[in-house]
Amino acid sequence: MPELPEVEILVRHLRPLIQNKTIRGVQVRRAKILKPTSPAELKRVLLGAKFTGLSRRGKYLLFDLRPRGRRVAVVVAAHLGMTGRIYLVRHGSMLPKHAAVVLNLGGKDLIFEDTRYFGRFTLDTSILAKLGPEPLSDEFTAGHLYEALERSTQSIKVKLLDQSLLAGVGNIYASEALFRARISPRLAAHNLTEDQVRRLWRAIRTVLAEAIRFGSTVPLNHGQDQNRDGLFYFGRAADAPNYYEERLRVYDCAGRPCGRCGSAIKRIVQAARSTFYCPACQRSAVRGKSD
DNA sequence: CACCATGTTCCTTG
DNA sequence: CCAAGGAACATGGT
Repeated sequence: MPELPEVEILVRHLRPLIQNKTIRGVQVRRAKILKPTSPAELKRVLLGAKFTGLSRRGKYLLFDLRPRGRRVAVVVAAHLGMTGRIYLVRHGSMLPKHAAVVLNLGGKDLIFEDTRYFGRFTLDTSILAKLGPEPLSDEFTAGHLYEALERSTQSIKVKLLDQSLLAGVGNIYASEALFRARISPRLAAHNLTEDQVRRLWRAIRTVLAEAIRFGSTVPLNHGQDQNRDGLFYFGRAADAPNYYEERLRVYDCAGRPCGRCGSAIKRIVQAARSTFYCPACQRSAVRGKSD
């Protein structure tokens, strides 16, 4: 579920639901998620605190809180990792197997669930300083991208996953953006022409903006458990329509015909992760190499 | 049993 | 010191 568009949709969904709610209970069921914050510290800061805002930076959710009896605001930075979810249930509902953190908000419980426990829910916000620009902001320009790619010999696909280059693109939208820009994922970053960089810059923004627009039409509370709210189905739930996958043009589409030219979409592995692309539409600029 | 999975960090190698 | 590649983290689905 978690790349920039999914996190953005989640933030928009959650914001009005938690605004001004006071935390009456904090339950930490998997301390690893808080690192380097300790469960005791989290409880000390969050008990009695009130949610004052919710925003996003890259793939992070930023919960603004005003602790009880204190002026200074605090921020909880949450990252969903691969399998993280955040949603509200009726207070006292049966907890899912992998609930890592549960906040009692009175009538509702805010659940941070994460099957693989790669996510984060922490008071440590130092990681945010290392993030590159927001891809959809004015700060992120084609010039910025060109300069960042200029001296890198890494393949462009792998480079797009670097959160210090730009924040929020993950494995799915990296493939999607390169397809849209018609650039081979194997091309070394410093070999992109100015025109290609410009196309890629535009493609990144279009792909992310489209995903957000699309995500805003998807109901967040479908799925099996009526009790739940804010579930964002990314995977292939048997009982839920595959909104997301139908819309992706290359990701997880190996063997299927390219929507532009009809060639079979190919899967390759780069930096131990799958990349999907159309070998006909996304030709490498390196002569002699057939993609 | 094998391989795959939306992510990040740490370690090794060059 | 830097860049790049790979393993590790942990659990589940196919």
